[in-house]
Amino acid sequence: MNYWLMKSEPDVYGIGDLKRDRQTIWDGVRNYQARNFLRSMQPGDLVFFYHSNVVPPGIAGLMKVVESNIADPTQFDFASRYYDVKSTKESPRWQTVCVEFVEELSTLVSLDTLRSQFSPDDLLVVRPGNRLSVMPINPEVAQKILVLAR
DNA sequence: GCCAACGTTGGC
DNA sequence: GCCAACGTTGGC
Repeated sequence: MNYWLMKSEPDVYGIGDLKRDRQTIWDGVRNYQARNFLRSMQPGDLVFFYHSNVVPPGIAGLMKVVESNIADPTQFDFASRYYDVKSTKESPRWQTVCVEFVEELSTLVSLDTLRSQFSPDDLLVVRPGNRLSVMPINPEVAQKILVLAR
């Protein structure tokens, strides 16, 4: 099993929304590095749900990949801001995953806490200026984050 | 609201 | 293929 971190602005879609929906397709990722990480996710992988662009930012919950290699439906939707005129149904450009709610943390593991525990080499999300919205977490770091979350 | 980081676009 | 201009992300 692999571990990941994915960001979302809670004003747009937060852990509370996932708790209500139980599952969601993680659509709208339009960065190739992030997409490549999405492509390598497997069912069963654990994903930290990170709340960005909010005070304080941090890890707010846990989710699990239930289905991988899904063509992001918004790339074919004219009305979507994520519509991609160059993508075709025969060879979709953007893949994503379906995730399932696992847990809403009673206490946010804040970016400040993460910075105090991990170096940018251990955890990409604490690197200053980091904008990647999907990133891998090494298992050792993931276990430590899970301890901080309890 | 500001601004640093950095990905993307487009002229050449 | 280079690189300046531009747009977006996201912390503060």
